[in-house]
Amino acid sequence: MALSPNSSSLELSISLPSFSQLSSHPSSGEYMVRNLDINQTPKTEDRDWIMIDATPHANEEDSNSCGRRRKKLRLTKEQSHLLEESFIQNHTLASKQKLELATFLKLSQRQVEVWFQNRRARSKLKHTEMECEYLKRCFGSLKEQNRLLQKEVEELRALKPVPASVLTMCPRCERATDATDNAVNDGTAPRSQSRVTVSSSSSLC
DNA sequence: TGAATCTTTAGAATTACGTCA
DNA sequence: AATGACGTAATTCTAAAGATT
Repeated sequence: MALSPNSSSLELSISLPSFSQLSSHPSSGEYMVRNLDINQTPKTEDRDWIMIDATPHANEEDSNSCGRRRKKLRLTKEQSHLLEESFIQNHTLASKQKLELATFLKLSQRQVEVWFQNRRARSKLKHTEMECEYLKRCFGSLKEQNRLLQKEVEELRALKPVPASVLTMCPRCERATDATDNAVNDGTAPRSQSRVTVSSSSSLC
């Protein structure tokens, strides 16, 4: 499929695959190709496929009566680019915009609609994946923080009991306390301030 | 090395169902 | 309440690319 460069509108042409490349219907032995005049907006919204019977003596009636396979459309780079540009501007299309875009791209409105639906889905999936990665990193970081804090707790627990000489009298409540309890039990101090060494002697409750 | 076959992936299309005017 | 337009989510299916034999 190619786009003619010197055209104001999109002119698409398609090259016929060699006969051996045509996909055969698994049950009927028929071959399918798309209606080659793809410059025409499809008359029916969804299924504008014609069947070509590959069996030597089959007649036309038979070739059109059996089950149809859908043929996958491949958008050209230009079509994809334009759709992408539209998507960046707006993730949903008003009917008028859809019609205009479909006409310009020589696609059916349904195809444009489906493209936007799928594009929104891909966008959401990508966002979810990024969010997932971010949360994974947060989890890793918190896990490491937790490990360090656990280690610190173990170290503090392993310390000998605080001697009376290290204890200070709190001038406000007038009870003996050691520095490690102050900030933590108070609840007013930020977390970083609670990490005070045991030997600190100038603290309040 | 090239051809045949199998596997994987991207994305177009379909289906089912929900919401809203 | 019924209906049609439009959305999302899940799934199907095809073409193409890559891997394997």
